[in-house]
Amino acid sequence: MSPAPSSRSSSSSSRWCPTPEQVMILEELYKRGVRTPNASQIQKITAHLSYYGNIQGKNVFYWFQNHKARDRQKLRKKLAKIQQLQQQNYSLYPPLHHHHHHHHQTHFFPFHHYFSNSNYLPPPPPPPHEYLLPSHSQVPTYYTYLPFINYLSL
Amino acid sequence: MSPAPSSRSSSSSSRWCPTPEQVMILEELYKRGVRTPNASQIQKITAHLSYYGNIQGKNVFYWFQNHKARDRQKLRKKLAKIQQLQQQNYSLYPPLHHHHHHHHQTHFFPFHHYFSNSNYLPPPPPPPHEYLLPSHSQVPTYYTYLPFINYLSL
DNA sequence: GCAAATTAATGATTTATTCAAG
DNA sequence: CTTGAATAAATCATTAATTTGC
Repeated sequence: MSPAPSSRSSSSSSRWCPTPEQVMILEELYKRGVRTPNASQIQKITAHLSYYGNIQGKNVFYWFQNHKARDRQKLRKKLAKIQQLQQQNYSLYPPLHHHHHHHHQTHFFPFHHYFSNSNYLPPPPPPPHEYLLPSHSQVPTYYTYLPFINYLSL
Repeated sequence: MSPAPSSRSSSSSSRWCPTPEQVMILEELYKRGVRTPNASQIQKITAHLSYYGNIQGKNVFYWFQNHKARDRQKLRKKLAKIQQLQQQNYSLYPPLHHHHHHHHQTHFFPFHHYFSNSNYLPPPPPPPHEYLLPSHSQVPTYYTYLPFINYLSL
């Protein structure tokens, strides 16, 4: 007979199994902005949630860590999709040839004046082509740009 | 005559709109330690990033300024929170001054240790009974828990 | 219907960062 | 430059959902 993994009273489970009530409350707290509760908050939440079943402070701590992280993860995936679309369509942003004349008006004398396309410095060498993103790359990720970034990091 | 900030034309946006590729590369450079690039570095970065879209040196300059500043800002807010907690005699972590001399090299110092059944914090007050779920409620919904959640949201 | 097998979710750990204090 | 404190990202591990063949 299997140990009947009851989520409430059994201490034989290797990990916490939140009850539906606990999950409901945690999610509502999250929806209201709780993200990284401090120790005091964790204690409070734990004490209250223990009414609905076994729970420890670390479970609450981990729950918020994981929930937050996986929310961010989902968002990143959405963004990646969007970027993929943009890549295929070759720009949601104006194409703009980079050797276009940028006769930007100079507001009087800020710092950035020295960094625009002025001639205070010799023109930089053109980027080596092998470091540029291959145009057929379909899903640009962090890793797609690593060689390029390595080149810049010198 | 004012410049008429048309957002229509592809070449006259009032401010720089970084492409996802540009952001990704800038963030990676930041993560690798670039904080205040000098003029030469800015020129180099600008030249390379212009492959992915319109960009000027000042954009790179300001991007690092802003990113650095906002990182610090975030950290300051966190520190303020922590100091506030410490003033209330709450400590997220134990004193850990004489941090055991013999304790044979366990992994190191897992977070959750402090949230389990330890007594680093005073025990929380028992939950007020009026906020607890009546035990006979058979179909718990979101609304069943609202008072409880409101209490925790403090 | 029912378990074994497989896949998806999610709890728990570890690793890699961040800034700034020393 | 090194280290403390905190956290986010990446990963590991176990439970739940589901698919599948009978």
